[in-house]
Amino acid sequence: MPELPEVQTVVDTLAPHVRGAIIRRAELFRSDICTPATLDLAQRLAGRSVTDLTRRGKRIVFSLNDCNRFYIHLGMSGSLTALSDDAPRLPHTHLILQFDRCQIRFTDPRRFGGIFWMGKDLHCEAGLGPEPLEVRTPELARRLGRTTRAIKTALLDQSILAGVGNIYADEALFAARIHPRTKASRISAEQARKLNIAIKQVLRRAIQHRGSTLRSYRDANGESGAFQKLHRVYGRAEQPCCVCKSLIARIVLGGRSTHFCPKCQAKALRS
DNA sequence: AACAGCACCTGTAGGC
DNA sequence: TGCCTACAGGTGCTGT
Repeated sequence: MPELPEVQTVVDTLAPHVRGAIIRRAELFRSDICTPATLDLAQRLAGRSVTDLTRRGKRIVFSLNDCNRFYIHLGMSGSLTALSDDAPRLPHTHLILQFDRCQIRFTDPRRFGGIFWMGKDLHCEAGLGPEPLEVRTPELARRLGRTTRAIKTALLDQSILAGVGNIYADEALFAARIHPRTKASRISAEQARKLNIAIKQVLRRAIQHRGSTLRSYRDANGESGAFQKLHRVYGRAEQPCCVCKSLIARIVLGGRSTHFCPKCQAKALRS
């Protein structure tokens, strides 16, 4: 569920609770949520302090004072929430970190997310492309140019660009007026420039609005996002386009539901 | 090698 | 009420 803006919002709201704080106790309720599953995570965390909390792509990276690091991926349904010790424990709570002033709980009903131990050597970079908010157009164009897949599918590939998901891919392609089925390798230099601007604008605005809450997403303080109110195509199938009043279309691309305006994002012939 | 398709898992919403 | 189906913000494996 969470894409870059939601993950960034979780990091921003979680950081004040954990940066510099000591993990007094850790409880892992199912070992298969952790990679490697054989790791004694609770023992490794107890007594350590969190020196930094950062985001890379959709990964939430915890740095510890013993130089070990791990990251949490929220998958589709994961959440990281700061709660008081006596808050009732929700079903599907997989990890609790006990700090002096609160508990941090990782909850994930669908279990597509997980906890990944990196130790001192592994990097959270593995398999990830550049950050969408930082990538420059020539590099984006080069990366997209290497695949013949549909541009929408390519934008969801985290090794091409790390952090964009289904909502923001659709929103960025609308903003750049590019048909989602366009082959990535056929994106022109001008389209790549527009797309890069569109991705950055959409992500920045979404972060300003603290992400999109469609159903379960909440930040670390339990607050919803508001950007879903500003979606122009995602989830708006059969509703009028805000620009031209044509009806927004919904198709399935790469197994993911895809929304676009057939008129504003008219497909170039033979692309 | 690259790509499409599906599997992973649970919850929810809507139709009957 | 209850049963069934479709769908959900992600990723990784499989077979072609």
